[in-house]
Amino acid sequence: MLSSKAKYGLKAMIYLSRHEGRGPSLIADVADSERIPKKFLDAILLELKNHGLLSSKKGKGGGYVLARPSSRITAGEIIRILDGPLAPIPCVSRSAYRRCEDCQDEEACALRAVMQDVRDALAAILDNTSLADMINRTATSETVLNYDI
Amino acid sequence: MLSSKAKYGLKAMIYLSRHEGRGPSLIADVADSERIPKKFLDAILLELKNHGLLSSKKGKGGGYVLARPSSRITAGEIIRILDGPLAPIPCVSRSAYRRCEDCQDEEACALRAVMQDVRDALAAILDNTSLADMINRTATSETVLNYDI
DNA sequence: CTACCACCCTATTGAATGGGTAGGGTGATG
DNA sequence: CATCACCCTACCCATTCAATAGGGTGGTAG
Repeated sequence: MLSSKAKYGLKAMIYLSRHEGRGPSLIADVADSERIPKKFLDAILLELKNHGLLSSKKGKGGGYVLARPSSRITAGEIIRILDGPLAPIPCVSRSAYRRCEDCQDEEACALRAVMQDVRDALAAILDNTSLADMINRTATSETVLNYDI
Repeated sequence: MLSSKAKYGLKAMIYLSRHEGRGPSLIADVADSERIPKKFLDAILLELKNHGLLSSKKGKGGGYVLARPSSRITAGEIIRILDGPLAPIPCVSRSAYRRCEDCQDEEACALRAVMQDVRDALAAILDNTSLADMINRTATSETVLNYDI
């Protein structure tokens, strides 16, 4: 299950992608627009900045901007920063591998094999979906709707 | 992330699959063999029984047995019982749909589309992997190992 | 140069969840 | 009727989650 933190983080990053090239956005604007508690969002954006996904500018006229083009920031990155590894159990995680205490033989573990598949499927989706992709997908469906009307 | 509860539950169910047709197994045996805290496993198996995946017999010679053939119990079922819905956010859950409070328009939600994909991928794997499948997979890889040696 | 603005940081809080334990009840064998 | 093994209720502790408080810091503008 995705935490509220990660959900808010993703929504904020999508917001910032939609404002790409239009200068910095205020935390307050993002919070209002996406209905996120402001102080909470404050902490989330700071964390994303400290991991290099955002740049910020202080003072009047300041705010947050994407540190890279929206096509080069993936959902997977954001989720890993805010919620930790994608893998359902640590013994199949690439980014944070840890052996199972209670497991005798990893190779023979029937559970591990399935969880391996789950991890791979998650990574295949989330690491290959950029912010730009997410926006385009819904933009397209909106266009389709417009044509229909 | 899979909880310990679900992990233990899956391991216990795998154990019971391996003992299919050999009469009931004791909680204590499963707990020892899989290194699961006994009282905790006690509660887990009870829950799985109450959801119809296990049958039990009291008294001497009693214990737990699968309520259905291992080929007809899936990992997805077990995880849903012990950890709740597979979906990363409630607004894409089939079994426990709930609308996002902070979401204006579900159809236009860029996040929802990705999470939909994630949910589908998870379900595709977990609802199509039975206990029997899990056992066979590792049994095969063991055989391959034996041939190599 | 000073007022203001908006990000930055630390600490706290309250509720929920996760993981597990205690202790006895119940009903079937034998 | 004793024993065995599941059944049930209640409780506990630590951690995480979600959010808030309150002030610090550094730019900008006039």
